Amino acid sequence: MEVTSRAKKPSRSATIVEVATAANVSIGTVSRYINGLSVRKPEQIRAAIEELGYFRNALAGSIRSRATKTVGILVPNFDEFHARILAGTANHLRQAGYSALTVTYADTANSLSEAVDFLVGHRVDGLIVGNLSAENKSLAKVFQTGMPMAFYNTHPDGWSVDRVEVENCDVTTRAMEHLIDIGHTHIGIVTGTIGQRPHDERLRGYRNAHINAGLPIDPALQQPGNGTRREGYEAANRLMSASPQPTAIFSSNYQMTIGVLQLLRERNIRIPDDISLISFDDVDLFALLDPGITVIAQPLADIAKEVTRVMLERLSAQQMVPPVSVRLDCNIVLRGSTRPPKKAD
Amino acid sequence: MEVTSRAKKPSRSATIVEVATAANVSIGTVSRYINGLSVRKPEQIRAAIEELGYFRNALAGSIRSRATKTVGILVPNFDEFHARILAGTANHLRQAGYSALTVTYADTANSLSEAVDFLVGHRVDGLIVGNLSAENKSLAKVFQTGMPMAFYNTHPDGWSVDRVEVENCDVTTRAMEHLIDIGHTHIGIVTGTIGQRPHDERLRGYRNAHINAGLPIDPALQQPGNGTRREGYEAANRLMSASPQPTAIFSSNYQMTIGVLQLLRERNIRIPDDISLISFDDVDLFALLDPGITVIAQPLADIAKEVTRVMLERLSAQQMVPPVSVRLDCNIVLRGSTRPPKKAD
DNA sequence: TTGTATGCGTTATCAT
DNA sequence: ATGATAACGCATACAA
Repeated sequence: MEVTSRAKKPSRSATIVEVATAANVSIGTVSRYINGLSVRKPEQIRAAIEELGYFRNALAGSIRSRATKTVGILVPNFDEFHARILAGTANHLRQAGYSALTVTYADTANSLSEAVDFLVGHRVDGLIVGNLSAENKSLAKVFQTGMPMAFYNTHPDGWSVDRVEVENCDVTTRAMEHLIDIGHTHIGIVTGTIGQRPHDERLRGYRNAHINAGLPIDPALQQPGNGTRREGYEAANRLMSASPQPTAIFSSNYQMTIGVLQLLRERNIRIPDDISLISFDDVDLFALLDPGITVIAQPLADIAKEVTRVMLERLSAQQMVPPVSVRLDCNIVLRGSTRPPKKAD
Repeated sequence: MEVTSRAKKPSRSATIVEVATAANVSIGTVSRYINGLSVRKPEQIRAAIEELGYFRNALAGSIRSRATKTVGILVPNFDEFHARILAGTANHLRQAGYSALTVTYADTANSLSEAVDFLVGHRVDGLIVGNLSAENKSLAKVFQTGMPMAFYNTHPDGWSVDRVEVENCDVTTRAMEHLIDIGHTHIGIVTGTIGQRPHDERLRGYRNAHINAGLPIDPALQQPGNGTRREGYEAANRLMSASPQPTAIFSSNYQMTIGVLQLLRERNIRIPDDISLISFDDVDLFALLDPGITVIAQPLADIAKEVTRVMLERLSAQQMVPPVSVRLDCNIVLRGSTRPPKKAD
């Protein structure tokens, strides 16, 4: 296409009225043409639209119709985890005729409120919220208005709301039992932020495995990593300074695992010879390392699919239906990072 | 906060009229309160808003004011590269009072047109476009209307438009010269999609290094990877089947590099003992591998900062100013993946 | 500083 | 299937 000229200043887009005039029909007819209904002279209208460079103003339309065909998505960031869920969700929404309006929020309550205000201000038809556990006043206000809402991964305590979550506890127990089965008795855990449901559950799974096996639970082997790479690094550092040293580490999410890997590498502690490692979350990285990291893999595509399905059903529900709760299983992917511990000297 | 009750059906949000009535003032006064202007009885209005659960309808406001204070961002996906630029851009925009409306597009022209229509339909004040080289009819139409636009990484040929790009060619040449300096004479390249400006430039940089050094350019050592992980894998496979085999590989983006790493691992070809590797783009992964991968690192934070700055200046420009073109330098980060080639047997 | 009236571009309604 | 017109919720200009 030739791009020959360009308006010097942003020009006001043509309106439906101008299109109607140019096409010699009424605005009602143009409106119906735009919305795919049958009209008598489509070609005239099409030509007028083309000629005038008309772009429908979705804002104006939504004001009147009270529907934006848009779902707001609220995520803390665009990391690998959320990125993949976002991609799936946006895709499924589109196929159902909805668009996704994605906003990220920082740690502060204020940032979250602003994000919520933005989405509600733009009159999204529904709201999908990822990884949010803490209450928030704005969000609670929106919730009370009856806004269709779906959470994935975690949701505020006591809210009766649609949600899609993975089973964290049992799968962690099974992963720990794998370590115990091959001889580990000193297993360290790098925990996420305690108080966040998924991380509480993962810690509980870790403990359950110890209880089931009759192993003691050593507080020195439970180090908080707060979900970040940096704190994962420091938690690993503390773990490797504990006495007796753990012969295996379980890291509760992939960001912290990256920190753990960094620490182990700096201290020249080799996997799996010197220590075994299991991580929650599977990312490309872990399969490519040598050895590959054994992981508990969340079904990201399924989370995206389910949370979208739940939202779409909520949006199309004619009457009140009780909130649905979907629980998905994780897979344990065995790679080379776990091995029986070295014999004590 | 207690979440005691919830509306059974999505309830229409209160309007500014209802707030005005409840607060015993006029809508004009409420409007000014909302927009931060001084009013006589702010507390009454605040209380009414709180009481009614009022959320300002940004759609209605924008329709009238013809400004959304929103910038559309168009990216192909949420991969690490774009994710980090998005995070920075959204942040800088927010500080300037703008919101980001992010949309992804698939490979098809149709998908891109839909994304453009969505953004323009929502009357974004400006448009930031990432990694787009091919022309697109919808985008060209929008461009001609004078919509403020800024591209990063690449832009359609012949468009006189704001852009932020990195220097691809010379830095690639320098990276190749590093390989040549330590003795490599058979260097393979996994190219991105030819025809895309950055990838054309990287290939040219690769060739220039050969020309400068008086080395032959072997077509068998240039394999297309099309920017994807899978094709990077296959390109590496072809390279390692070439005769003579390359002693070093340059991979033109990180997705393809992951494919290359996978292939090398499967064929048990060790880095750097059996082959040296340099990748364009730096991601966490590459620093954590053993050995770390030597990379050409794009200044992601700077790209985000500059493209936002350029956009904001364009938005605030009172009159026509000529398009600006920003060119940023990349850094070569030497890690352990490059070493002199093994002596031929 | 306040209230009133008008305009924004679209969809919904209803009579034709 | 079409045209005319009300309605949507807010910002803005203007008069007070």
